Amino acid sequence: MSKKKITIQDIAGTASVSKSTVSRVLNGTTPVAEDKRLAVMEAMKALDYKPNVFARSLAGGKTMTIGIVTENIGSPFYDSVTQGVMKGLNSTEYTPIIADGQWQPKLERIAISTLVDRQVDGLVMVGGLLDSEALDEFRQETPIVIVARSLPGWENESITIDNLAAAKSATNHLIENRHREIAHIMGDQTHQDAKDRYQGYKAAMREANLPLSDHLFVQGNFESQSGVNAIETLLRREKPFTAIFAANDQMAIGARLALYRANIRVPQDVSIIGFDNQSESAYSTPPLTTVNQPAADMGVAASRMLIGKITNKPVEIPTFSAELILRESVARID
Amino acid sequence: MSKKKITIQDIAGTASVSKSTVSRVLNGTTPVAEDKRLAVMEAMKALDYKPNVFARSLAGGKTMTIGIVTENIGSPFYDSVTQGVMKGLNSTEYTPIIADGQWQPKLERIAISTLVDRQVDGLVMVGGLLDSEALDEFRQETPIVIVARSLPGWENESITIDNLAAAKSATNHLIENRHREIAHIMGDQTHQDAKDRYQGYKAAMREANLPLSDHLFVQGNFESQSGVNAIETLLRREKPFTAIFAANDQMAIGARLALYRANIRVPQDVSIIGFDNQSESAYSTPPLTTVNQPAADMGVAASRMLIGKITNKPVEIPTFSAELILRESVARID
DNA sequence: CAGGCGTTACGTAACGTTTTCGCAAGGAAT
DNA sequence: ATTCCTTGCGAAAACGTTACGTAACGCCTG
Repeated sequence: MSKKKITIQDIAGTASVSKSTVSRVLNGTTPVAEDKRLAVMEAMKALDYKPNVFARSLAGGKTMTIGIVTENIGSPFYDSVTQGVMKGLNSTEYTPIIADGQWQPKLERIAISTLVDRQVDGLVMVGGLLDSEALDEFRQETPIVIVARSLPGWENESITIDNLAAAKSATNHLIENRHREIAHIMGDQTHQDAKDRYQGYKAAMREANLPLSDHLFVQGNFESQSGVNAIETLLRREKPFTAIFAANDQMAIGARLALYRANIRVPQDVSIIGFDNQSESAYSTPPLTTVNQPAADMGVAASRMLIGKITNKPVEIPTFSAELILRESVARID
Repeated sequence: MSKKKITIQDIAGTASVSKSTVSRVLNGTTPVAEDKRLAVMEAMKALDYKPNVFARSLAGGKTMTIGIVTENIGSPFYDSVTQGVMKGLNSTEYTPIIADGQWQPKLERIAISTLVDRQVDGLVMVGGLLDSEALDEFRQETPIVIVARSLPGWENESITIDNLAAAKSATNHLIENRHREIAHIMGDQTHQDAKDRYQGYKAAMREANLPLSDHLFVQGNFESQSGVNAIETLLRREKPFTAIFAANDQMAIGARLALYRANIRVPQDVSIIGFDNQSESAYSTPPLTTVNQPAADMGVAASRMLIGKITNKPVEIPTFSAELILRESVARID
């Protein structure tokens, strides 16, 4: 459609003012006489003027872009968080640019560098592995907010839930249903979340005076297959268990499949509870009882928090809490 | 760390050459004497020089960014495709910037505009709804490639599989297992893919001389819940069916849940076949027989194709074909 | 030996903004 | 009436690159 790129100069011409004035009405930095302002506005509309993002960034220093660092292993939970971040940015002037860390510290570092080189105005980390010092280094260049990961020293720039408490209440739900031999499929222990959930599980067991036997723990890695393997391990141990608390839904669903293959009914023989409430869990057979993390909302909050930091405006951030979603994978023992 | 931004000028200084020469070794546009080239390289290393992306874009016209238009309804299949596109970009100099159309033509248009205003060097549409003419308009501004959607007139700039053939072979698999009353849960008919899969189903039935009764079709919308509803509808009709071909895995899984609730066994009483092979499907109970679309690979191919168009270099693009993944949700009738 | 032609390097003009500076014009204060 | 602030606006200088035109040099050609 538009033959030539039309610039601020062109509209300055047709509105017969100077470039500077046009820039001023554009940014509202200095008051401009009403008639000129209108003339400018009109010219902009008439010529369908679109400011050149790059010239603007070069001259002004702000790029109106936000970097998002993801860990693209295709985990539904983190995907939801990422989408939340983008959704939060949608109503703003900022555009997201994404780089992927793939849960590898080295790549994560490169991802952040790429983004910083692109002079993003801010950075949101969706999960991540880099330690506090590594991030501090980048923090000097640009504001950073972390979501879906708890990192000591970053309490004021991160959005998380209390994983320990949530895991505890999930375990308690099992205990209230009279389960005593409750197995736990642990997540990758390099993630703080996994550790917290494990601690929450132990706390609940301890408070209920239930034994914390070694044969009830199985190491998983947050992926479905590790849930399958976990059940196979558990079965091989030949120690009784009536319930399973998995550190995320993917492993819970893997576990459910392994039980199906072993001809063990859920929930009649064994109950399962997951974590994350990823959307597929509502449609498993039976629908999975799980702990809901408001993933998308957390993402939105993260973007708001970041923009607050960039613009130096205070933003009130809600505290997020996990919530037990009761479905059909837990049965009461009698 | 770095106090000041160091520019091409600085390194020109320490290498005692002119800015232009530095730019030349940077871009390799014109040969440069070996000694100077080395001096420049050394200076760049020493000062840890990072070119300013924005100045570069302003002066040179190319922004080294690729726009990705997604339809963020959180569908695992499209998510995989998007991740594939980003993965393909990973090994290049290009950085992805994302905007979301949310399966709404109006928003999709805005998304594309945002990206075009940001002067992306090219655009990848992951799915999408806008018609050919609307896209043609944008195509004048920037190269566009479409992935996971077949659009007439765009055969040379899109990556898809033959949905009709794939659906036909899925249906045939059911027929070969002696099913005769095969129901079809249709996808949203505004998507060409859904239409093609429907046609493929019909073709298979016709060729096998099986009746195409109205009571075997149910309209869905690609989401899990519509799979649940579809089964309820089917059951209410009280006409026999022994197998279901769902237009995607999400609906297949919804259907499986509804059957579970109705105490109908899968696959003993009713067989199910899905479409997409989203990762969760391997862990459903029973694991779902489905049609695999190489989503991530298609995404990678799309990014390659786009970069080929941008740089005017021919790229050979593999043709992608669907493949039936045999798992445990289909039983033979005897 | 002059003229022509590559090759290699440099200076400088864009690129489209924002921002600093300074200068008028006008009103208030002395 | 003179001086002194405002207020509104234009000119011009950044911002960090790339690209274009051109000059210097050495070498080949006639």
